[in-house]
Amino acid sequence: MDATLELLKALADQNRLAIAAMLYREECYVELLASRLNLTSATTCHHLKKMEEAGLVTCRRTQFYQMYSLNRDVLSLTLEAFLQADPDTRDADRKYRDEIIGSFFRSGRLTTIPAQRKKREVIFAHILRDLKPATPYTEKEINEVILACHEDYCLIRREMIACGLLRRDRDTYYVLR
Amino acid sequence: MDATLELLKALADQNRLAIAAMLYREECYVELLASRLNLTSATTCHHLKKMEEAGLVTCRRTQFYQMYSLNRDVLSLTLEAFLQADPDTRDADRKYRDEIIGSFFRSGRLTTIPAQRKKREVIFAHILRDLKPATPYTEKEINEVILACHEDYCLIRREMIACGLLRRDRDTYYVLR
DNA sequence: ATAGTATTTAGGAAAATATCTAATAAGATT
DNA sequence: AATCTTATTAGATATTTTCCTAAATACTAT
Repeated sequence: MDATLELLKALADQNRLAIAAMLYREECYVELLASRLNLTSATTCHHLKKMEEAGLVTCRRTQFYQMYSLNRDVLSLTLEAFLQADPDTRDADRKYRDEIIGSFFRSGRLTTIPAQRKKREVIFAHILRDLKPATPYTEKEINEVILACHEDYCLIRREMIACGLLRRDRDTYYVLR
Repeated sequence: MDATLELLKALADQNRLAIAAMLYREECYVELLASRLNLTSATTCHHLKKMEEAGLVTCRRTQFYQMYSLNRDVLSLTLEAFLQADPDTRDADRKYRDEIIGSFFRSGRLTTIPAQRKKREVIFAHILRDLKPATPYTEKEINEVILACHEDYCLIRREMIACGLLRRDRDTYYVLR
C-alpha cells in the first residue's frame, strides 16, 4: 500500500487516534493503553502494529514492558504534504492496477473473476493488453487470448462486452480504448 | 463524530486521497472525477459528501456542473495539531459511551444486547448508573433496575457478573467501580 | 412544459476492518 | 530448567465501509 495512505489510515481510527494522543504525552506499554481504552491487549497490539508499520510509532523493550513511543518527526507533516506526495495521479493509478492484477493472477492464470466492476475492468483490460484498439479480430483470436489465462472464455468475452471493453459487429470484434 | 477523526477519515481512503490530489490542482465536477477513478458518479458523489461534511471540500454550481474544490485552509494543519486537538481522552471517552448508549436504547428500553464486550460493558454500566458502588443490594432490587429497560433480567444479571461489573455474595449483590 | 444532463439519495451486496477468545511466544526472575 | 509476566499471533465473529444499481431530484435549454 502507498505509504501516504498507510500513515493516514494509521491515524484515522478512534482508538488509534486516542493511542497517538496518549503517546504524544508519554511513552506507554501495551496493557496500560489497553486498560485506558477498555480494549483487550490483543486488540491494542493489533493497532500498535499497524501504527508501527506506517512509521508512526516505534517500540523498545524495558524489563517486562514493550514501551511504545511516537515518531516525532512525522508529526510536522501537513495535509498539503500528503497531497503533494501524490503528484502524478496516473502513477497512483498504475500502481493500483498492478496491485489488482497481482492479486487475481497466479503464474499467468486468472484465479477468480473479481466481483467489483472496477476490478473486473482492470483485469479485462490487462487480458486484452496486446490487442490494438479499433482493429478487427475474429472470435477465434479473441478466445485464444482469453484462454491463455482462463478456461471460461465465453463468460469472460460476454463480460468484456457488457462493460464496454469489447464490441461485437457480426463476426468481428473490436477492442475499445 | 469527532471533527478531527472525521477529517482524517475523509482523507484516509485510496479514492478520496486521489480526489483530493486532483482537486489540489484544479476544481472538478463529479463525472470527471468518476471517470478518472473508474467509479460510478453515485460512488464518487458519496465520497465527495463525506469530504464535504468533514470540511475538506466545498462545491458551487456552474451551469450543468457541480464544481468541487479543496478547502485550502485545512491543508496547513499538521499531524501534531490533530493530536493536540484531542487533549482530554476522558472527554472522547464520554462522547463514545454516549454514542453507544444512543444506538442501543430506544426510549429508555434496551433494544438488543451488544455482542462486543466493550459495548456490553458500557451498556451495563449505564443500566446500573444509579446504584452506589460497594453497597449491598438484594436480588430483587437489582432485578427491578434491569427490568426498567429489558425484560430478560436473568440473562443480563448473569452477564453483568461475568464481565465483573456486579459481584454476588450469597443473597447480596455489590456493584463494582 | 418537456426533454436532456448532472447529481444525489436509498437500499443492499461485497469487501475490509475491528474486536474478541484462546493459544503461543518472548523475555525476566527464581 | 521452571515459572512468571507481558506481548503477539491465529482464527472466528461483528461491525463498518465501500461500491453498485435503480430511482428520485435539480437544474438547463429547447
